[in-house]
Amino acid sequence: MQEIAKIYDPCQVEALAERLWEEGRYFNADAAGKGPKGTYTIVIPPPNVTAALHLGHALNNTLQDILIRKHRMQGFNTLWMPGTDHAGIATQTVVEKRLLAEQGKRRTEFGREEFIGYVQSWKDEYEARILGQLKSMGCSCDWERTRFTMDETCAKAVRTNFFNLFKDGLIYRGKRLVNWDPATQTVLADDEVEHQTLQGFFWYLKYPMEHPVNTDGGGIEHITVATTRPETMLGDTAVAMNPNDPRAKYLVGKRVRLPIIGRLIPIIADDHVVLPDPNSDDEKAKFSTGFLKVTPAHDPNDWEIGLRHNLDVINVMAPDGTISDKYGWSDVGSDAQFLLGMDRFEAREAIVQWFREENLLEQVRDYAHEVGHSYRSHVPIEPYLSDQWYIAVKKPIENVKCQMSKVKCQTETRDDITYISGTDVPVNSLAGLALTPLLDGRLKFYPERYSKTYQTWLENLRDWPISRQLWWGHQIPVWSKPGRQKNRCEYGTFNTVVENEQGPVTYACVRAGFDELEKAMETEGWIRDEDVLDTWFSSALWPFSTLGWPDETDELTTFYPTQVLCTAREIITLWVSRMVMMGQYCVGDIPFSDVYIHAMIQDGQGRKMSKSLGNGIDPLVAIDSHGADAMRFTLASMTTDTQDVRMPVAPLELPDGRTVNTSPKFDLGRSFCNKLWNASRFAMMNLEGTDPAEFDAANLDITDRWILSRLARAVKAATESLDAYKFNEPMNELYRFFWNDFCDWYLEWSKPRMQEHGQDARATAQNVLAFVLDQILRLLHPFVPFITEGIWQNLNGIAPQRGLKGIAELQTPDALIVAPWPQRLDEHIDTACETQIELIQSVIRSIRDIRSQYNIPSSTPLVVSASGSATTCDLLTAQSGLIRQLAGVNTLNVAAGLEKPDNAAAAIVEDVQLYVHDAIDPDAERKRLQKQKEFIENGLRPLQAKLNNENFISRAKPEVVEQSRQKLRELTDQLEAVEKHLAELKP
RNA sequence: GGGCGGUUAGCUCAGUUGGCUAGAGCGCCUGCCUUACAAGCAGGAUGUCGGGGGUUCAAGUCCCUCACCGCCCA
Repeated sequence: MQEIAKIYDPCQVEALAERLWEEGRYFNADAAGKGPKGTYTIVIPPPNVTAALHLGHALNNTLQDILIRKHRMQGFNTLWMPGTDHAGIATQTVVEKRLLAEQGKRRTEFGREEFIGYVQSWKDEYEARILGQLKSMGCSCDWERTRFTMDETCAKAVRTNFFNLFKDGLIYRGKRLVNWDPATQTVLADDEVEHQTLQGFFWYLKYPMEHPVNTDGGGIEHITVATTRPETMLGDTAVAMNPNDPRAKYLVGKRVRLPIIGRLIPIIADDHVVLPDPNSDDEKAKFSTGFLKVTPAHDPNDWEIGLRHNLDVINVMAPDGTISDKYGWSDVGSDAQFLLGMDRFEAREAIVQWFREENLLEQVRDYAHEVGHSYRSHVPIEPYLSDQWYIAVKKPIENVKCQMSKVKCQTETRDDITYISGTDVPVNSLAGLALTPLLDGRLKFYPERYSKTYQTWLENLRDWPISRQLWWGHQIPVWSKPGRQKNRCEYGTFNTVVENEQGPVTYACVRAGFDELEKAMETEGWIRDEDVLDTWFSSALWPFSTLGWPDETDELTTFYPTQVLCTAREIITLWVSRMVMMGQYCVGDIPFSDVYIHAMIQDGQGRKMSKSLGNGIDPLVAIDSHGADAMRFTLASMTTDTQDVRMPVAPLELPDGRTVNTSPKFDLGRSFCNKLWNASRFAMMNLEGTDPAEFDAANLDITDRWILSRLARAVKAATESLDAYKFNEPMNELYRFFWNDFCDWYLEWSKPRMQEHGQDARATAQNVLAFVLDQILRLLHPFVPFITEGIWQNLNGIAPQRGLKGIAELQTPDALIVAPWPQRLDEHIDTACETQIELIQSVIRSIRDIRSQYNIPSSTPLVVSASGSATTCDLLTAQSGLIRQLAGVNTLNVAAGLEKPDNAAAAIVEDVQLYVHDAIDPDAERKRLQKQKEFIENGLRPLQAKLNNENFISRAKPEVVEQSRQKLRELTDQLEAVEKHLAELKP
């Protein structure tokens, strides 16, 4: 047998296993058929190509790999579909930053093609890094099928889906107030806006009345509006007040003259306006003057008011957030000229200053308020009027592909439309298609509580703006031409006509694969929309675009729907809901039945890991410092159902002097791997010549039966926990079983048996040892794939046959990755045997304790006497070898009713009186016995109280009462014995 | 403002339907290089289960309430 290293070297083993798996093509799924056990598919949440993977990705992908490897071992035709996401705005932003830093040039200084070229090379670089990271972590993805959200296959799916939606009337062009990011100059969906509390001001601006108004209380020359964004006053087209405001009867219908501009705007009545109340708890009422300036082009609420009162809409800003008269503002006038070209925040200052100088600034009050920020550029978003493409999410769809008959949730019908009960979501709308599977139980979240996030989101969903003013992404496949145009190609295009101020415009959506037609149309004056689609539009198709949809590929037939999606909670709404929506709409079925939401990794202080805080951990650093298996082990053992896990971060100095982050938490995994390595090494040193033919179940000794019983429990627990998406439970169970049962006890007890050459004992021990080690490797493989595969390879060389005749037949293939998952051994769970071993272990521990307390060197053999009940004595006599071996005892006398010898230390273990001879230290003895007495008394007190309580006797379950009585008897006996020993010690 | 988590040993966390004296790993103390493993072995110490109230024979566990930390949504 070749020498195996004493310390586990992850680097070497990882390389070996990686090569073995690649050569065996074990990660490759077979699209030809489902296979006898069926398929098991996971699509990876495609990492953004913006940056390398962080520890959150490591967790996410470790968990997926655990599920995948287990199912592969269970015999499923298993596919883990890998790939990356182009991440439109995010990637474009990082590339813009890089170009600005490296070349000092902005995006607009390049041509679109040239800029896309730079993004493309960024993508190539990061895609390679990301895939490399995944491979280093041991992810068993089907690399030959790797996809990218903008590759040809995915692009075809995007085009097809867009065309279908367009044709079904679910995509429309709308002028709306959108969340505008002036920095990246694109629209953002509601969920791309982050709300932050900012300390700002309420400015109180006085607007002069066109004509002073007389009221009962006197004349009104000004009204005062309060605003947090004074710059928007340039676009005011009304002042609103609550109709119940006592001043309303004098003022509504009158006009004010907008300062700086001179525009005359009406005072209108609208319920939206909050009545002022300085004593109110409601912030709005507290700060309100009762007058609300209305700027329909720059505020969503004002937009609604504008619609109700048919107000003018005046947009005073350019897309970059500067004040401009080129986007719908015509009455600038000479006084406002100085503001043109100013940034919105500069203009704010300038306008406040102007009001101050004109004595029209009534007051300024501090005000903390929520301001939406771009999740990418982090600048405050600007509500901005623009033309965008939308997906109608609550519009009933005529011919939905998925079977509505499957829908089992409660519905109600109003005006011929069937809604999900209690909502305004039609069952056959896109939102309905996503919501019904949750309500009727076909879609499940783990942990369950996240289904609420999903449900609430869909119930309150608004139409989805899908156009983005970016260059990096899927360009919208719509061409437009003024006038009412004929459909250019019956099959390839679909037209809609939109009427606007300049007359009708025809929008034609072109189906995928009609490149010639596109060119022909362009020569005829059709112009393609410059915008691209929201990244999530392509991500929404990911579970089936990767499988070749819309083509009816073998992959699609075989692997769709997938089984589980494993992701983080922040994209339940952004991504999960849209995949379900589109899976139903495009393919006719939900894309996965289970959604597993894992925790977010925070640093040791509970902060999100981030670049700016510098508290992130690079998975590759963890792999370098501790090994991939150690990282995986630690991550999996930390994975509970909680929302967050904390990972203390510690700096590590590299040989080259750089300081990088790692975490001492990975030590846990590293120690475990090292222990596994060494236990296996020891086992294999003793397995040479293992012959399954020599095994006879009749020869099993108590330790064999015990370890098989414990193994049976471990198999059961690991299998059941994993099926329920529990990850820390099987980790803890396997850790405990392997370390505390197998290493601490079974391996130790096996040592002398291994020395008995030519005996049954050796053959039995070898076979059981080989079998249990084999099973441990299989159970641990999904969690720590490299090291287990490495050991497996060695084990196959030493003991290739590892079944136990009459107990378990085993297939032992060339690679562990495809070895069958352990079959259940429930019938070998032997509680009686476990109880016996527990007693033996307790006896051993007690003797060791005495040895330790009395400072008896481990090299000194002990003489021990033990007495107890007849059954106990029989057991101790029969198994005295086990005790002698691990307690360092050379003579063990067992007999009922033995008296304590002189100079002996006494201990009580259950019903056993234990005497360690010639342990002379009365002080230590008294201390120990006194302590044990207290321990027993502490246990006795609540028991006596309970059993003296009438209510407990009569109301608690009888078995609980009986248990307590039993315990009381035991403790009473023990107390009596301890007191006796103490009394004898007195002189 | 609405919703969801969390608060258990010095640290990071388990703790199933309420039921034996609340556990693990790390760290700490003592003794060991015992021929697989010092990334190890043996033994040990460590808790007002965030505060308060309630339900119950019995509460870390169920209910109410307060406090603090965090996340999501508006």
